[in-house]
Amino acid sequence: MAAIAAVTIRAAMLAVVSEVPAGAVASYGDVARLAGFPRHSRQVGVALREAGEGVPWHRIVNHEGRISRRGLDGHDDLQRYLLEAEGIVFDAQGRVSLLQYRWRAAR
DNA sequence: CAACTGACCTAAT
DNA sequence: CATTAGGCCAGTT
Repeated sequence: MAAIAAVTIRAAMLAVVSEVPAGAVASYGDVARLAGFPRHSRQVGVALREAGEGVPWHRIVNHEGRISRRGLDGHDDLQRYLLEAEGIVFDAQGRVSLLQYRWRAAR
């Protein structure tokens, strides 16, 4: 099945996501870059899909500030609900202000 | 081992 | 600002 190296990458992604404080969001590209994998933005999504409790997956949005779809039932609504519960405000276009909420820890 | 897929990003038009 | 095209790389078939 999955190789050990692959698990290492996903673990690094989840570690970075776990560092994201409440009330802040981060893009897939940012997480990948902070984890040490500048071009692995897509793998972040794979890692988040495998993520369980303890990993705030709902704080990860795409570079547009929108919630990426995954084809599952109502998960996009759930993510928005969780973000609003943390104080994140969505605009009329259903996007968050990256300039305001984007997590800037160690750029 | 080759081809397809994807919770993406950036640049060009 | 909307749309298109290219790139990028691991996971799955």
